Amino acid sequence: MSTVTASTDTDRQRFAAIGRALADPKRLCVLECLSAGELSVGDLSTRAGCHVPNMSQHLSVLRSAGLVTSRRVGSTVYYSLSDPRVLEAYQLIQHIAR
Amino acid sequence: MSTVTASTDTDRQRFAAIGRALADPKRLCVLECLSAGELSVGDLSTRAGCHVPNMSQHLSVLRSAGLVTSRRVGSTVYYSLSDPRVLEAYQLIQHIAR
DNA sequence: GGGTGACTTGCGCGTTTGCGCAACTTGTGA
DNA sequence: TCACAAGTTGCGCAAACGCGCAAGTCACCC
Repeated sequence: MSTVTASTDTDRQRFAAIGRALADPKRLCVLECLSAGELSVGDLSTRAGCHVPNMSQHLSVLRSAGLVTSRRVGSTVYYSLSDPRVLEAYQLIQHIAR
Repeated sequence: MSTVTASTDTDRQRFAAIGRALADPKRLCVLECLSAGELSVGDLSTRAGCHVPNMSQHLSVLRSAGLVTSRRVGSTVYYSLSDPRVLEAYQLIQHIAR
């Protein structure tokens, strides 16, 4: 049995921000799409089936949680996963959900 | 790089429910407390620093997400983690948050 | 400079969430 | 049976969220 290091409340608030980033189906769709490599905002919005401004807001949530990073090439912005452990966490959640 | 199996939107909705359960500092505090073993609602509420009805609602969220299970002994209800992978996921989130 | 494409940001709206509080259910013991 | 302790549930409210839409920023090309 693994015990978890006790955290301060401010720490848990940061952890909870990551939880909130994982709390929306469209944002999880983004993580799945980015598992194959970086994509532009327009690509992600079509794959998730939502409008570009909406996707931009979702990406803002993911970025401020530190799950994705952005890279600008000309006028298009490419997003990618910032850490392979993000996928590990998502896969764990998938298994827990059975 | 590990790819993630594409999910249906209903699947992602179930996964997002787990994300929402992990999206609150008090609920993360509950997971930390339960990592050492089962605890009653009253114990959890004092450790998390909130009132009993509030804790009961948080536990309801965790239970409907499948992260904890309850066991009743007399009039007190003991909660425990339903799956060790819940702690793994939480630890991954902690590491991602650095 | 003007126009266009790719994002981002601000606003308003309806829904959801977290909370305190009161009321209700259930088990225990005198 | 009565009182009390332990949880749960319902209600109302303030805050946060997801969304569509319009407007703004920035890079590129004629």
